[in-house]
Amino acid sequence: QGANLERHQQDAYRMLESGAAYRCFCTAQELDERRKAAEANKEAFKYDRRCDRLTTEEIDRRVAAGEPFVIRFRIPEGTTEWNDLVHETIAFPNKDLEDFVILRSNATPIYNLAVVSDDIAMGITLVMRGDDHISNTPKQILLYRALGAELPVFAHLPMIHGMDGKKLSKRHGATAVGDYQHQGLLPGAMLNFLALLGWSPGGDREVMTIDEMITLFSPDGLQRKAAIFDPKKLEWMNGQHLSRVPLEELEPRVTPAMIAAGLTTPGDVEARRDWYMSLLDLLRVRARTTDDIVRQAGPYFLDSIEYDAEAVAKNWKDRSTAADILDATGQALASSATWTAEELETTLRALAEKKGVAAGKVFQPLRVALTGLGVSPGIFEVLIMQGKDLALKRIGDAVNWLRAG
RNA sequence: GGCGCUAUCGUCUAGGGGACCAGGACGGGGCCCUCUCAAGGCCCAAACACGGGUUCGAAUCCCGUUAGCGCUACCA
Repeated sequence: QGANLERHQQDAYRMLESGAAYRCFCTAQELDERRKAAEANKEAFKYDRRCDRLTTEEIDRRVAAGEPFVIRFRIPEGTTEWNDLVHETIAFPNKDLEDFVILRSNATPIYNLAVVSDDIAMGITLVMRGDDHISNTPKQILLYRALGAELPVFAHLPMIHGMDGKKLSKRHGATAVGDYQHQGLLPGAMLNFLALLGWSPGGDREVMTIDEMITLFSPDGLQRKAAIFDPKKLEWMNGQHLSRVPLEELEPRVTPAMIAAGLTTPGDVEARRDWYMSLLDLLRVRARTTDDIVRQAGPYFLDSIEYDAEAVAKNWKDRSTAADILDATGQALASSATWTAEELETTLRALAEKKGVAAGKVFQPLRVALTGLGVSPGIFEVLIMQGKDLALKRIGDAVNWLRAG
C-alpha cells in the first residue's frame, strides 16, 4: 500500500517535472463556485487553466508559504483515439477533455492516475472493463504517454442494466453474489447467464459449462449493447444446470442447505449415500434452485408430515371414502414382496380396477398420505424412496387422521 | 447543457449485401405426454426505431434524426 502510494506520487511528480502536469492552487470551494456559476449560465464548465499561467516565482512563493495545491494533468492539443477490442475506433477531441487532477492536495492519487500507474507497474496488456469507463480512457491514454509507457489493449464491455433500464451498480439494484448462492443458484448457471449478457458464441448455443464457454469464447462474439438483467431467464438457466450437472457436483451444493433445514446430518448422508443421491436425482428435475430441492425433500426424511390444506380439500374431499381407499391401498401394498416400480404399479392399478375407479383416484389420495402435498414425483418413485416401512406408516397415519376428523 | 456509446420480438440474442415476408431462447398463450407437478415435444402471438442515401438488391454499408444509456468530482 505504502509502496504503491509512493509510486503514484513519483509518477505525478515525474509528470510535473516533465511539464506534462502543473500545480493548481485553486481550492475545492472556489472550483465549486465557478462550476455553479457556469451551470447557472448554462455553460459547460471546464477548468480555465489559470494556475498554469502562474509564474515560477509565484509558484515557488506559494509552495514555500505552505499553500496547499493539487497536481493537474495538462491536456495536449489534438485528438486521442484508440482501437477498442469491442467498439473498434473511438476518438475524443482533446478540447473536450479538461485538465484533470491527478494528485490531491493531501498527496493521494486520483483514480485515473492510480490505475494507470498500477497497470504499468503490473505490466497489464489488456484492460477489459465496463462501458462506463470509455470516457476515462482518453485521459488514461494521455497518462500512459506522458509516463512513456506502452499502451495496453482496451476492451469496453456493455453494461448490465436492471429491469428499469438503468445501470446496475453498488448503489442501484445491488445483490451480493453470496445472496444468489443463498437463493440456491449454481455458480455455473450464474456464470452462464451473465456471460450471455454481453457475449454470444454465435448460433443458438445457450446452456454451456464453464469449460465450454472458455473454448467457445472469442472477442468477435462480444456485444456492444447494454443488456437488461432478467431474473426469469436466470432462474430457467439455473434449472437447466440443475438437471445437467453431474450429481457428485450438485450434492455438495445442496447438502449444507439440507442440513441447515434440519432434514439430515453429514453422518446420515454418508451412511445412505446411494439412496440420498437418487433422491437428489429424483427431486432436481422439478426444481429451479437448490432451495427448491430442499423444500421438496421433507417427506423423505421426516417422521411425520403436515397435510397441505389445498391438497386435502382436493384429494381427500370425502374423508371416509379417502380413508377407505387408503386403507385398501395400505393392505395391498403390505403384501408387496419386491417393492419395485413394476410390482407397485401392477398392484395399485389392479386395486383401482377392483374398486372400479380411475387409477388417479388411488394415486392422488396416496400422494397426499405419503407427502402431504398434491404435487410430487411419480407416485411409485415416492414409494420406493420412502421404502415399505415408512410408506406403510404414512398410510396408516393418514387413515387415522381421516377417521379421527 | 457538453462529450461519448448504443439501437432486431416485452427480455437475451442469431444475422456481416441476395439463403430473411428475419432464426433460437426466456417469459406469455394453446396442444400433446401423463397418477399430480415439473421436465420434454409440438404449435401460436411478438422485432429489423425513423428518414435519407449507396447498390440491380439492404436488418446488414454511409449520413442525419430520434430515443435510451453512460461520463461530465481534490469518487472509483
